Amino acid sequence: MGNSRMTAREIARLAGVSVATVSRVWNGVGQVSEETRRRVLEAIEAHGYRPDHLGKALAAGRHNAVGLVFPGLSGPYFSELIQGFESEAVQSRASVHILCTHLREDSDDQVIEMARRVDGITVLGGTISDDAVRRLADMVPVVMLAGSGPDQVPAVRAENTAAMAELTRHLLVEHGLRNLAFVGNPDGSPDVSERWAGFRAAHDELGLPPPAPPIRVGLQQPDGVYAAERLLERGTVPPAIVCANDETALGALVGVLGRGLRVPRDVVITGFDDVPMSALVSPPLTTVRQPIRELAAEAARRLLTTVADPAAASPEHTVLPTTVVIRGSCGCPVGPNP
Amino acid sequence: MGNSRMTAREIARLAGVSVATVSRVWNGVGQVSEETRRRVLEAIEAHGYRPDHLGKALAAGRHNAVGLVFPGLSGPYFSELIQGFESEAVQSRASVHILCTHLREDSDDQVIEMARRVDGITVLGGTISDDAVRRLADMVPVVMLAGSGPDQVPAVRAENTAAMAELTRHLLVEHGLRNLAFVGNPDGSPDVSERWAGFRAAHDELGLPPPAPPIRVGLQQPDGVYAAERLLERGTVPPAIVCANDETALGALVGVLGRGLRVPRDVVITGFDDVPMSALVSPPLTTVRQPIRELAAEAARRLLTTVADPAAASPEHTVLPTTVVIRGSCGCPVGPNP
DNA sequence: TTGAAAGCGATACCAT
DNA sequence: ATGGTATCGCTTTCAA
Repeated sequence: MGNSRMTAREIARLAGVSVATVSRVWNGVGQVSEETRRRVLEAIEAHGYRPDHLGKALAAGRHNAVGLVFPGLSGPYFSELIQGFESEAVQSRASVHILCTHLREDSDDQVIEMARRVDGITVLGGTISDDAVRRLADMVPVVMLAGSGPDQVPAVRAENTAAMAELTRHLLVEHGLRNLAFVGNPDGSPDVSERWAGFRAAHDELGLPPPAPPIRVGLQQPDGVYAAERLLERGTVPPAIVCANDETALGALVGVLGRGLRVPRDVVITGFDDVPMSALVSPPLTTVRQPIRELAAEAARRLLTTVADPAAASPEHTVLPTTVVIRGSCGCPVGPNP
Repeated sequence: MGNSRMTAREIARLAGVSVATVSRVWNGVGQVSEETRRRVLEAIEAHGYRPDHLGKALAAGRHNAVGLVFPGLSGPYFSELIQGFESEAVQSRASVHILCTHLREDSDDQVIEMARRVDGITVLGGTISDDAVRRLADMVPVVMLAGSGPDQVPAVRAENTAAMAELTRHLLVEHGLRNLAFVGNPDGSPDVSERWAGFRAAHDELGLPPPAPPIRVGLQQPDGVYAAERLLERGTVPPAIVCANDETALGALVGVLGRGLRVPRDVVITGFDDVPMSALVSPPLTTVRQPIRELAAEAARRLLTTVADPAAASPEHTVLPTTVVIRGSCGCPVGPNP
């Protein structure tokens, strides 16, 4: 089989034309006689020629690749994010580079390094310093995802604060609960920070005393189990555990049920994200739905648009809407709500 | 700030030397006088020059990048896999391209396309056809991960069959259980196929009639919930549900507990993988531990080794050991085992 | 020790 | 309509 070792020069030789003509035929630009085009296409076909990316990139000054930078991976949330980003990029025939900075100190350098191999980068909020983002944005278009960077950098994120405030009000007003516990580290990511803000705001608006400090844990299921244990060890079971995301909520649910408590009777639990599992547990999880995949896809689209036409760049923040999803874990009767 | 627009030619001009010397200084090869080296390094430092990857790659015929191809993402398993692969690659200063073929028909072409942008590719078992793997291996070094491809292609995988047979024997012999249900689609991935084989082998060895056909579902938590529902709908609750992986086992656990059944008293559940969550649920999950992250890291290492020295290539299969982890969900008393 | 120059693979401008 | 050639940024002989 004729494979990738073919070059434009080789094809040109075989078809008895110049490399310029091969390029013209392949790219469908310029004037080429029908007869010549046919000969060239035949040679291309016969040897499975495809132009090399490096030569193309070097000549065009474009890589046709985009990068995605995130802190570390964990479960369904990141899965969705990556898939949303990747599938949008692939549709634009751009290849996807990933960089997972988790637990590496030299990540700022590595991100800069990545900027030299791609046409644009999407950075997950809270992954690298604002300063690094600025340096990055100096080199290539940057779009922040699920969080925001320095002022001039465009961002795509979900509405966190109002939704979390609404959910919190639901617990405080509808269910008359007090002394709610918040699980999540506001300093860990912009998302959690905003959700914590919404949680506090709801207390504020209602003239209630500020809530207890958050249980600062990570965002994975085991973190939720751990948080539940810490809360239960205190002797007094909090009436409600408001978790920063669904995964910790699911972990907390497991932890609480494992201790023999009933949900929502003994303790109410809520999440954020609405991952598939949340509708399936018993009781089903009251949470906030955010369009994770669409969020990443939108970030990819904005990035690719800017890459294709730098003039189209705008520091605008795209904020996708979220909706509170009431299910059983908050104490509401489980309705027909899917 | 002097940023990336600097080229070797520019630095050469500034330092009053030739580009060849700049290249020599940067790469630390050849003979350069101390005085000249100093001048060049100064210019490099002053303008933050870093050689461009494209030029380098074009000249060297190497991309310094590797690719990872997988079917779709789901939860902790893929997270670990990607992180293991990525962190090993980054250590070798190779950038990582990803391609997620899930639900796309033209994935074979896209994989071939990727082969033109990287020095080597790791493909997850069951992602693309053996034929596509062969074509791929014709272009760049390929290492299969968690599964195997055509004969000549190296692979890194975990021991599945014997471990699943051992676990199954444990249920059949130690606990005297019969009519075990298997959850997972053997045609979906090599891993599941091998685990199903081990499951059947255990029945065979003990002279028992072959088990019922598997409940063919995917590998994510919701699939496990669904499988449990299907099993429970049949009226007779199976004494044990042997799941192809931990995520479906966790889903099944949730589904079963949600129906008011007790585990392991009413039904036994086992998994495979030993993801972090499995030790935390109640009852803790009896499962098989496989070194997911290490598996991917090893695949990356073998790939990078082959890329660095094609002569080092060997079709050998690296099979990492697995261990049965007995916890509470099989009916054993929960011991000091973490 | 250093520089000039020939590639690497493709594109695009300028002639013809 | 087609070919020759400079160019992209770097590495690597080959001379000097």
